[in-house]
Amino acid sequence: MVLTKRSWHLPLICQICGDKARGMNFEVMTCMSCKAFFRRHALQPIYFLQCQHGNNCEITQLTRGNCSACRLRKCFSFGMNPKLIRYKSKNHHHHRLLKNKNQRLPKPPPLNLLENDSSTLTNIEWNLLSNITHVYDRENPIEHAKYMLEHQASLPPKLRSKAKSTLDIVEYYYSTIQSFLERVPYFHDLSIDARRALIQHNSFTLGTYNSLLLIRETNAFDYSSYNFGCQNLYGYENCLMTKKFITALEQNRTLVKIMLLITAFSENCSIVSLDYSQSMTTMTSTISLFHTQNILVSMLWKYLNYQYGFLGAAKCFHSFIQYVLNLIRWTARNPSTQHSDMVDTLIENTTRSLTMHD
Amino acid sequence: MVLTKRSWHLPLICQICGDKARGMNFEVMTCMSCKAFFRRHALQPIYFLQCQHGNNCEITQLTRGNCSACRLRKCFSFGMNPKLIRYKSKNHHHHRLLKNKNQRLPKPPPLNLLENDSSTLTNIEWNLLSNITHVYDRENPIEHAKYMLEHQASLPPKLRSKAKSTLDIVEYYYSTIQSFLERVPYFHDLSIDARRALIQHNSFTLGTYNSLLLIRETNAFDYSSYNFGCQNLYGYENCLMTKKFITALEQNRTLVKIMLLITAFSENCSIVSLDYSQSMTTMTSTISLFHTQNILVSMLWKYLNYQYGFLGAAKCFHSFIQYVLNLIRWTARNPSTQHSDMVDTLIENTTRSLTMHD
DNA sequence: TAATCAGGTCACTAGGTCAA
DNA sequence: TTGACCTAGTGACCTGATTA
Ligand SMILES: [Zn+2]
Ligand SMILES: [Zn+2]
Ligand SMILES: [Zn+2]
Ligand SMILES: [Zn+2]
Repeated sequence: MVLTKRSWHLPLICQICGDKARGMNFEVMTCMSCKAFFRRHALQPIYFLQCQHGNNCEITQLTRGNCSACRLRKCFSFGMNPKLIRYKSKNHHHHRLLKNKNQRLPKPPPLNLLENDSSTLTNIEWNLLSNITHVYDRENPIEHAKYMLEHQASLPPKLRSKAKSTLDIVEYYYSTIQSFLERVPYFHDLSIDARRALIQHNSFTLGTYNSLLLIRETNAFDYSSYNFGCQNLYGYENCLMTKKFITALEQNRTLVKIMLLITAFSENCSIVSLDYSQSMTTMTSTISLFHTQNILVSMLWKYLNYQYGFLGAAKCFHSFIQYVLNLIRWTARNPSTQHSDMVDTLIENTTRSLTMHD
Repeated sequence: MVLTKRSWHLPLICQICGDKARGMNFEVMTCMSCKAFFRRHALQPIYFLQCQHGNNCEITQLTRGNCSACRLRKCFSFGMNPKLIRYKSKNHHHHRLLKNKNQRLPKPPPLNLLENDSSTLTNIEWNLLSNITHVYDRENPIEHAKYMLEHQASLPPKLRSKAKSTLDIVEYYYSTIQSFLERVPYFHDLSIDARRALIQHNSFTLGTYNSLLLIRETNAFDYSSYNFGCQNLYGYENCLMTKKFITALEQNRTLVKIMLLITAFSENCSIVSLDYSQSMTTMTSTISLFHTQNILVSMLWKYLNYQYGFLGAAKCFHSFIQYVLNLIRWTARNPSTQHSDMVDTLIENTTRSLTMHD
């Protein structure tokens, strides 16, 4: 293992809970219990575990048993790698997950929203908000994207200037959406058909939206390799437009993540169309798309209200809708064959992956 | 070493998992871990390693630990040579396995008998014949299939009666064809296009043909679990037809293997059509399909002549053609969606695998 | 004598187990 | 569900035989 050497330098202390550690587990120095814990829970959708205390529980040797949600979040944030979990005993594992799902699904009722104070976020909504951002950050997409940019910049000129090296990064931007949707609350409550429809209709816009966030957060255009790569791939005009979109992108990252999710749950990316009636017939999920949208938009509105006051919220909400509409219009123009081929393949894969295991 | 030169041209990338390689190991460019893996497992009977996920696991640096069965299969399919393993090890484990294997699979071909008769098989043809049968037996498909049947029978009733448990076995019957073609003489001399065309057109018939052989040799229908599984999967009528086909199947196993190969090299499974001219244009291989077919049919004919005399050979050859034609007609009816889905996936994989590495 | 490629070695870490 | 303990498989590194 490459990491063997690193383990020599590290103290034998669990990075997660501070207990005594005996070695690296899933790429992080952890104790036996955190290792087992991660193995058991990392592949479950994160919303199976809900924190009851505000998503910032301290995790120590003594308290690690108190909140699984925060423990798992800490595992991920320290870089424990779920890809190293092998899928051996398929049947038992999957069966158990399925059971868990059925048991837990009715349990967290996120719908008691408009209870007492209709203008502020309920505890449940705070949790939802927190979950969404954590799911997005789960695999550290920003760090990963930075790494890829560094990697590209370090390639020999021949390889660096290949379209593929840029396309790989863009593909990663888009693929992040899949792992986001995989674990985000509500998505798996939709029917398979609904999921498929959403992925097929919204992936292009969603991926672009997400790309804009990641490009901004990683300052991707400061890497000349990426900058020139994009100009070759998409043309100068499109790059300019991308930069304009980035300038106009909402500054608050948390907000962008919520908006990503709302966009994901929008019918054909047309959240302004209020006519859900016709398409509702095709949705057979128990928790309907419409309902989910309502929950999310309520949460967003309250959050905006809380952050910026009524007028600021209204303004922000308005510009969010404007932004998405502009994005849809722009992405509809399909700048590059290579790009749309890549996205098409990705959409296929995502569809397969997110409409399968149930 | 003769192979040293080859290693100069090859990139230092493991052919099995894509990890960094440092040289040739067992005649293939592999990493350290795949080398060690092959040394440890190649001499075991293959049924010691069971794939849990359909015998087509992807093997990468990250996933190579997930499925030993598929990893080993990939090692063999890329030509890693178990004969280069010297068993100096004191490890009695390996010794025992080796003995078992030698007992089970008498290696010296029993065919080097009658040589100097001009109207019968030449030395080269005897070797070819011997090669074909040994390639077929290479991974002990019959033993493996028996093992899978035993395994199914030993499952708890709930799992045993699942369609999947039967489909897994049938899938194995079909998948054997891939490893057969992978190593059989002449196949890799064809152009990639020719290979692709053959796989796409002939796999359904070939797989069925092979299934019939394996079902007979393993007495699969004597396992009630398999018997009922098939009736559920394909219906009573189709099972009855399968049994009829098995009754009519050529008794001589060696003959069936040759016929399998001839079928594999037939254009769209139509060996009776003598009009190769039109399709020849698409075949760009140096050794043409037509030529290969000629060699194989000559060999078959001589072998039949040698075994059964002229009249017997004629009769047998005729019934072989009849048999394949009936098979084609029957398999064209697509008994079950699950089945054809499974085969389609398999054909995809086989195509990818057999048209890639050259 | 260096390069290559066999086998050997053992720290490491995955999954499994079972009592609590 | 947890976590202490176990075991088997893995792979980075080593050794030695063979060869050009
Ligand atoms: Zn710990
Ligand atoms: Zn918590
Ligand atoms: Zn490898
Ligand atoms: Zn496998």
